[in-house]
Amino acid sequence: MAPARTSAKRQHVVDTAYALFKRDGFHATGIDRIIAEADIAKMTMYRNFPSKDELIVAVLDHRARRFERQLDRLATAAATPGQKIATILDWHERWFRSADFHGCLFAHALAEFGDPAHPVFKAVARQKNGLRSRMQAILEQTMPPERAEGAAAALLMLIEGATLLAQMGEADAAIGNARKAAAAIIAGAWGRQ
Amino acid sequence: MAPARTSAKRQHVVDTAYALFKRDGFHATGIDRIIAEADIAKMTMYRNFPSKDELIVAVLDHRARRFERQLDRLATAAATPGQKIATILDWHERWFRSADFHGCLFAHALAEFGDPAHPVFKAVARQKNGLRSRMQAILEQTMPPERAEGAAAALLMLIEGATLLAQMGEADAAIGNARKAAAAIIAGAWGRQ
DNA sequence: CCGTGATGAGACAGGTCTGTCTCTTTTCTA
DNA sequence: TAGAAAAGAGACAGACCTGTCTCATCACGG
Repeated sequence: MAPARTSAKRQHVVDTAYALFKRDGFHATGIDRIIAEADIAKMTMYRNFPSKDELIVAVLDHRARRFERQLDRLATAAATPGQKIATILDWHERWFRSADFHGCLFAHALAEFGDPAHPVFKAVARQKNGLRSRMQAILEQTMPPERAEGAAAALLMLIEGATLLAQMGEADAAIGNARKAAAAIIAGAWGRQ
Repeated sequence: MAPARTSAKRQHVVDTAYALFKRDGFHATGIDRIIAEADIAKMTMYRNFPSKDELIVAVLDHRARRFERQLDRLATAAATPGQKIATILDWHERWFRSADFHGCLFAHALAEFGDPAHPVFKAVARQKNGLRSRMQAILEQTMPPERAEGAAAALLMLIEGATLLAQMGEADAAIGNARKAAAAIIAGAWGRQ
């Protein structure tokens, strides 16, 4: 049988690598650590992923899909656009307070792979633009597209900054003030376009 | 003579390491690369800095001091609190558009050194809290302290997010929308405390 | 039941990492 | 100008890095 694009072993490697990358970073986590933790042979890893870089991209893409699925599910329960944005902040609040929160893996990837041509950089851009597009689509239900575009960018910046503050140990203040600032951004007091 | 705490050689190492850390990251930049680029002997480096970690902290602290000095200078030219906040955004706009902008070195350090007990982590927290305190002090001239605290946190999050977006190649949109959102946050539409 | 593909186990190459050590040379100052 | 401090040069240790290779073993489907 041709190697399935998503086998159980492959997924196990992704999950293990995710936990290690999240805790220790990308360059600081060696292949040997990953295969030891996953309890697999080195060749099993290299047969599924041609290189460490491609494993990193696979981990990021997997987390991005999971994130999108979770937001999709939360959004269905929300009625108004304002509530939909609130569910996104709810998601982040729970995340900030989760036991092994270590900041945003995508932001960390950007820090370690700053070359815009690098596949890891592109994977990060995909995820961030996905979240911005999602919020922009929500906001366009209550405001003109040009304003929605700017507000979505502002909300994305706010969320990214809140994640950084949360990693610095101020999860409560970060999410509380982010909620208030988000309300200010959406509700108006927005200068002429 | 006892080794000066700030010799010319030492500063040269800090400057060279800064350029390399900024471009390639901390773990990805080896000591050998630093001493080759700085054109110094390895022992000169290790006589000034007991370890790579302490060099990183020295680089971060040096940049933080430089940042504070530049903001101090800009603030003197600004009359009102609103203008003082604007000069901080001006500084970031110029930074985003500078030739070798690679994102925030402090955010990158946080990504690679996520342990709150690590000296590098603490150096990052110092810098971010310094910027927040600066903005809070400015805002307290126009609003009650509790509101100034929340608004300063919101502005800090906005700036951090704008820096991340700028690194993703959207410097113009980031700074423009950050300015508008900052105005919305300061001007009001701020929920009951 | 047999063969084919996935996996395990581990040696191996070639390089890089941080940090230490020694010895020589330069530089500065008293 | 003599002596001390600083710096250069580079070998060295011991560990770790990514990625390749070989060979034995296992599972499973025709």
